[in-house]
Amino acid sequence: MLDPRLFRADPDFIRKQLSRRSFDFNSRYYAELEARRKDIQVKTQDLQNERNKRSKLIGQAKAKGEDIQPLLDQVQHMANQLKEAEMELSEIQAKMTGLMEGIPNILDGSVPDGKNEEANIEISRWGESPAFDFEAKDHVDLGARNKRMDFELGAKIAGARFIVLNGALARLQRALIQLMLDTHVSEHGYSETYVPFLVNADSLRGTGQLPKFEADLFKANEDPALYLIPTAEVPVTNMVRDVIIDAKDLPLKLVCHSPCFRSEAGAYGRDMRGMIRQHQFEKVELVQIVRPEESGRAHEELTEHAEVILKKLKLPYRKMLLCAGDTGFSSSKTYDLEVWLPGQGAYREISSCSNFKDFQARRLQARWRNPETGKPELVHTLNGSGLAAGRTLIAVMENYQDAQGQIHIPEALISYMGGIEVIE
RNA sequence: GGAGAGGUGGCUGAGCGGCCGAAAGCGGCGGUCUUGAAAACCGUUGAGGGUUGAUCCCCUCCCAGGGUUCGAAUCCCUGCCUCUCCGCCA
Repeated sequence: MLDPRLFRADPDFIRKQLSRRSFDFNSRYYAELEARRKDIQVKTQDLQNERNKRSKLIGQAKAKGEDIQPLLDQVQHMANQLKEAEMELSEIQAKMTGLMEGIPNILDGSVPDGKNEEANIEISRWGESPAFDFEAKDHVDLGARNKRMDFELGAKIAGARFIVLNGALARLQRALIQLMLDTHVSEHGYSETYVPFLVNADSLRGTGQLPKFEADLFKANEDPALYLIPTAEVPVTNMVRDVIIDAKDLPLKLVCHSPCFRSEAGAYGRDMRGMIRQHQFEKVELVQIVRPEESGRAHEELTEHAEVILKKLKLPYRKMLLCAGDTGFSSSKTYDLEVWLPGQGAYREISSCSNFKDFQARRLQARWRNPETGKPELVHTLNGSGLAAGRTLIAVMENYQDAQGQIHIPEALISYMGGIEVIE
């Protein structure tokens, strides 16, 4: 959510900023609501004040043993008037909250213009794509051997976009997760955390998935509403919801491995081959809660932490700065890391690292006590995949294949694989 | 799943339906004292919002949502959460 004070101070600035995302902000409608809100709020508070005063008088009169009937008569009719005003106020407040919750974050000044991923900017490129003297297979063909990667079985048990991994491939995915967690904990200073994989609506509203993107989620329960997490970002970031954090506890750096569940509504027919786009996948997520002035630097740092994993695995990748049209709803600035997939002959997203600034924090009421002002102020939140394990598995398979279709285990993983060096 | 107890400020913990945003203690902050620290003493110390140039002032918040009442932390209903006992379990 954006700062309501900014709306009042400079609605035109907001309209202009949001138009970069092709988001049409109706500043006239907003101003209308705001004017009415002000009016009704003042009226309501006046009535409340009046009621409080008179009620106190009744109390005092009663204590002195005076006749309170005349006073009661005066107040009687106020009740309805007040109730009406209160209802009107809460109605308009709900309307405004609804409007505000549907407005995306303002983009960082460094985010380039552009409508879609074609306008994203390549920041850097790392590693050499492997030079095969044979035709590179994709992970589907590579995984078919011994049914280590079984799409039919996944479909039978659950449906399309589900997969079963067997034997060495299942272990390889686990090894990747271990490597990631260990690296972020021991080398990058994150503390590991384990969280619920089902979350309530408040949590999803806090990080921005609700109310606008309910269709992307799997709802697991009605009353109370529970949803499968689309990313560990949701439970982990919500750890600081409604919390005033001690300045000495910042920055908070958390790493969490979790399964992620996405309905992929609106992705019908896209990436149907292989395990690029699944309803369920494993991911290691990095989350940072920082002082506002730190978030720019933290964003660079967090992205580098994700890059370290790719470097350890010697997987070629490039770092992209997303353009205005491709940057997510809650994010102010996002870097995507795209790994090279020889089987597809393309770079594909394997990590997305975002700075949300105070957008999530305002929804979450996640604050810290600024020692300089002594007041609670909003923190900044960031997160990024470090990395998506399923897609990393694919990348390892495709980049480390040989002419026979065997997978060679990257050096960094051999100890996690119990010494196995090749998946035959 | 069954039975009971309870949810109050950073924490502990009081609170006859009216003068309670809330006693007291602890903690925090500021000060006195001290070479410094501790102790002691004095003062101060919740959040959000409205209005204002800024104060003043006003409103809301004692788990959440409804209700009763002129007036609710206090009474009633519903929900959520926590604790204890029994059952069942990983």
